Order: sequence, then structure tokens, then C-alpha cells
Amino acid sequence: MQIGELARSTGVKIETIRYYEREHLLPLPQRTEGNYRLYSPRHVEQLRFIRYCRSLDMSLEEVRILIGVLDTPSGSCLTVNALLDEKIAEVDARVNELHKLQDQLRQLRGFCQQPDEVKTCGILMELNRSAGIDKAQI
Amino acid sequence: MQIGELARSTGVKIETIRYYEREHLLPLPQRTEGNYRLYSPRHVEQLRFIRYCRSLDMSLEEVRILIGVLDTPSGSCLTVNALLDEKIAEVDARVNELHKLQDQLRQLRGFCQQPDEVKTCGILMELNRSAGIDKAQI
DNA sequence: CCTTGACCCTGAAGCCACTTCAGGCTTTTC
DNA sequence: GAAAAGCCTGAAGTGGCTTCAGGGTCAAGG
Repeated sequence: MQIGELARSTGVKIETIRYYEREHLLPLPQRTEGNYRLYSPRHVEQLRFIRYCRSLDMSLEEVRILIGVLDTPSGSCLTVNALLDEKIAEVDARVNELHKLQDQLRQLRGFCQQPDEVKTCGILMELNRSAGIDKAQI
Repeated sequence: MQIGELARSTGVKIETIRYYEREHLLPLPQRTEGNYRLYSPRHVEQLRFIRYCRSLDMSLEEVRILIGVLDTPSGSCLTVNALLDEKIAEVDARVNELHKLQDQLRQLRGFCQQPDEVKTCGILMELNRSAGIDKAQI
């Protein structure tokens, strides 16, 4: 299976596949006589694993760790549990931040209901005001 | 006011201030004979404005747009309203994504309550399984 | 007068996870 | 035999900074 087919069957761009190879996240594939990459089902599996982890917001470094763990089947999975706990905490924190951000943005939006002149636009006035007192608040 | 004082009084790193200057987000400051940057209260104000916008998750490009709008006080603020509406939609979308992510991560975490051997770890098994059927699901 | 230390300067490179680009080779199809 | 589709490499670009190397400036103390 050539790189194009791998790309189509996983939905991952060709350039990204080559990038993962450079980053040692995918094992080196065989090559044809014409120097084209040749992939095995094993590669498909590992690429899907990487993408699924990425869809769970893991960094490539974290994926690298997981792949390392998978490669020593008799070891313990403590690392995996810790990694996941940390990730959960990160996402929770980010959600809380974004909730606050939503409030602020909606409040700000309320300051200008219809298009105004710049100099009297409530949003811009509020942005300037908040920037000014920002330090005092914190 | 030299760059160090500006940094202290706004909580922005010196290197970041110089970076904003390179990016034309801050006007060029005067210089002393010894080539030190000299800032005015106007610079303090604008730097605070930038940081406040950044704290609202705006990109530097968006901040650049807002600064441009502010510099033409007699224009309309339609751009500002549109920008903010878009930003609100983005944040809402991101929050929804993260909520789904939270569910997935917590469910995954449930697959391995106590440290296991790698080959029987529920998390790793589930990661592999989900990666495999991922495409079929979508 | 000289040195120490705090402060400042520039330009370049590093970070992450890719994406894009330039320039060229291989294989298939007409 | 020529065009089109597919593949190759290495380098540079993205955003929003941060870090680094290698200097120059300035006030205070000995």
C-alpha cells in the first residue's frame, strides 16, 4: 500500500504521514525500487492510533509515550493512568476558563446593539475601559 | 519610561513588548542617546489594550484590526460587532467540543481503575479498539 | 579612574504540529 | 512518446511568543 492509499484510507494528509515518520511516530516503511514508501496493515493501525489520541487532545510527545508503553506489554500501565488523569484535569480547567470567557464576550457584545460610530461604540469604549482598570482588578 | 518599567507596570515581558513592536502593534517609541526605548503613557494604554484583547482570546491579527478601527473614530464599528460575534461563536463551538472530550476521557479513564499490566490495561485496549473502529463511526 | 552590576540592545533560533513550497523523479495512461 | 498522476526531498512558513548568544550603556561604589 502506497502513501496515497494510506492517506485516503485514514483521512490523514500525505505530508502529515511523512512528518510522523520523521518524528519517529511511525516505523520506517519498506520502499519500492522507485523509492516509493510501502505500508503494511500494522502502519494503518498505528496511524489510526495516533490520530485517535490526537483527537483526544494528546500531544505528539504523549502519543510517543503511549506507543512506548504499548511496546512493552509486560510493564505496568501506571503511566497511562497518570497521563489520562492529567489530561482530564487540563481539559476541565480549560472548560472553566472558556466559560468565563463566554460571559465576558457576551457582556461586551451587549454594549453595542446596533452599528455605531467608532467613537461612541460601546464595545470599544468598554474594551478601553477594561484594559485600563484591568491591573487594579487583579 | 524605559522598557523595564513598562514591563513591570503592565506585567508583560520585555521580549514580548519588543515582539509587539516588530509586529507593528505598538508604535515605535522614542530612543535615548544610548539607544534605549522611551515609552509614553499612550504606549502603556495601547499595550494594556492589546493584552486585554488577548485575554479575550483574540488573535494578534484581530487586535491589529481593532487598533485600526480605533484609529478612525468617525468610521462605523460594524467590523467590531462582526468580529465579536464570530469570536463568541468560536468559543461556544470550542466549549462544546471540550465537553465531548471530557466525556470521552472520563469514559476511557474508567477502563482501568487500578494499575494493570500493559497487555491487559483497559485504557490501552480501548484506545486501540476505538482507533480501529473510528473511521466506521464517522 | 575603574569596575561591578543592573539594565538595555540586536538578530537568530527554538517551540508545536503541522502545512506549503520549490524542484525533481517514477509510474500509469492515452 | 508525451501528458498526467503520483511520489520524492529539503527547506521554509504558521502563531505567539521565548530563549539564546554576544554585545553596548549607565549609575554607584572603591
